[in-house]
Amino acid sequence: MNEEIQLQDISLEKVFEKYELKFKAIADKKRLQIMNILTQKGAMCVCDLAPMMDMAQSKLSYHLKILLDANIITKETRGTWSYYELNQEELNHLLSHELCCLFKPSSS
Amino acid sequence: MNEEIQLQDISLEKVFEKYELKFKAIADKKRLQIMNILTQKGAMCVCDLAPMMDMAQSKLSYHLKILLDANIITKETRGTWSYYELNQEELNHLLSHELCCLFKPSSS
DNA sequence: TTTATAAATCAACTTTTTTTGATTTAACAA
DNA sequence: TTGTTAAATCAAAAAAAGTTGATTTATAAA
Repeated sequence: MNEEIQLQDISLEKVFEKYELKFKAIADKKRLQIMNILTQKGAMCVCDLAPMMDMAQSKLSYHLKILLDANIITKETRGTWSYYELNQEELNHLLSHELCCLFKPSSS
Repeated sequence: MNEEIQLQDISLEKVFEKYELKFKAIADKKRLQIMNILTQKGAMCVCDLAPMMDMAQSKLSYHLKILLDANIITKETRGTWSYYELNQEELNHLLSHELCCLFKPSSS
């Protein structure tokens, strides 16, 4: 096995790890529900999302962090509030056009 | 809350569960690697895939079952051998066009 | 200051997923 | 039959992910 092929394998490995992270983030029905709500409502803060999800704040923060770390959503803090929003561009790179209406804003 | 909205919520819940299953199946770097190999090689039996993946047979069967249960791959048994192949149609419904070359056969 | 609210983080616990090695099932050939 | 190979399944152990309630951090208002 020559160096070129080894380098290819190493970068492919990293590609797999990258998509593992992203697919893991969206591979949860609670997080898919969060994405669905953000699709409809746009940016939302944790305090407004928590009652809609019927979920404790710490638990919601946990799930939002996973989506944030995978770059599926973005965060903007204003004062005491943190507003989370879908990352449309990322989702377009990841999901089929058919999943658009479910998990991606209709404008995209 | 009227019945119509409740019914919508129930079916949405089922949609989320459906995609949870599918995304969980592809949310693993080993399984992504299997998909990548099947992308390049077409149908393969477990005995040929095992050495390529450097993975024990029982472990490989476990991962193949998860992909099969999510309808990401299909199985065709001929004699003692089982041949696994990517389910192109399913992947087209799921993944973006950009992930084509990585995890979907080039013909699609 | 003090108080209140929003959100992140933490540690302990629970649940789910993955790994491992052995066993079983099934098809085929000698 | 008997032996061989392919692949699925099983139970136990290990690892990873998710939940819970409490605490901490940070901003803003009284």
